[in-house]
Amino acid sequence: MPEGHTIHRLARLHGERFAGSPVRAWSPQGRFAAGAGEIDGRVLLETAAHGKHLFYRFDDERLLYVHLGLIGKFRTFGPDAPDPTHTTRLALANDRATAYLIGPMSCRLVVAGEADEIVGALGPDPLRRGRRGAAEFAARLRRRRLPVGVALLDQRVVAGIGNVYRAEILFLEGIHPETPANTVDEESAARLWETTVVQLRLGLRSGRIVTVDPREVGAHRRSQLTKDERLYVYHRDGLPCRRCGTPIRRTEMGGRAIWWCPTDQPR
DNA sequence: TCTTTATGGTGAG
DNA sequence: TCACCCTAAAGAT
Repeated sequence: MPEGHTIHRLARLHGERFAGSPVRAWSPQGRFAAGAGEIDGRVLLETAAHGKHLFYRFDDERLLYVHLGLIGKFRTFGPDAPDPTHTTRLALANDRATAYLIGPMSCRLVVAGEADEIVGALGPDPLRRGRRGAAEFAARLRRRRLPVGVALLDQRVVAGIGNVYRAEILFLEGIHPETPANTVDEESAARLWETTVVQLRLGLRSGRIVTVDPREVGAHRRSQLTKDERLYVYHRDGLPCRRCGTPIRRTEMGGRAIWWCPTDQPR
């Protein structure tokens, strides 16, 4: 279930568990047998996340590049891992940990130049340090004439937002998803960026997307919220807005569903 | 035991 | 804009 926070979390976790010593690698499914064979036994130097893209640098020319896509998953275990399923594209293991990669959109070895190209095509990543992030985001957003709801999913505008965060962040900022991106003023764009940074950081820390302020549902901590209380609009069509009670609306935007509150996010 | 859906992205027309 | 890729879990029958 991957938006940017999930990928950064994996980079951190796999860096902690695997970096600094040789890693066993194989492909139970077979589809990545050759690539896994090249990695097998090498020392992992470091991991890195850029938006939804994940890189593993070994003591080698080539990097392992993984993109989970919509349905991809990485399952990470301690020393007592179960056997991999036959759908496991790549298994990584050392004495302390095991990770199984299932259903990724991309899993391949790339040379440094290709990795640079992939990263270079991305907009600023709210989970990376960078003083330029806010200004860069505002410039890229305001250059587009598309609806802001479409622009936020474009990884060249901002890297790491997915379908849940785009809907939730627009709600938090009170912006209607159909608002043309080039009509979002500098100040709104700055707030949009700041909210994105805050929300993705929360997601990175907890491992799940919880945008609701716990006080709004009578709780004290985000971790206490039930599954139904974590989001303001995503997947809530027809249900009353948590703030104003207006039924949440749903539409298709660029082939994907988006939800919003017609009262709190006026046109 | 089916069918549908999902936090993503690409390539063809 | 659409078909398609990848997999598992939830929902419908």
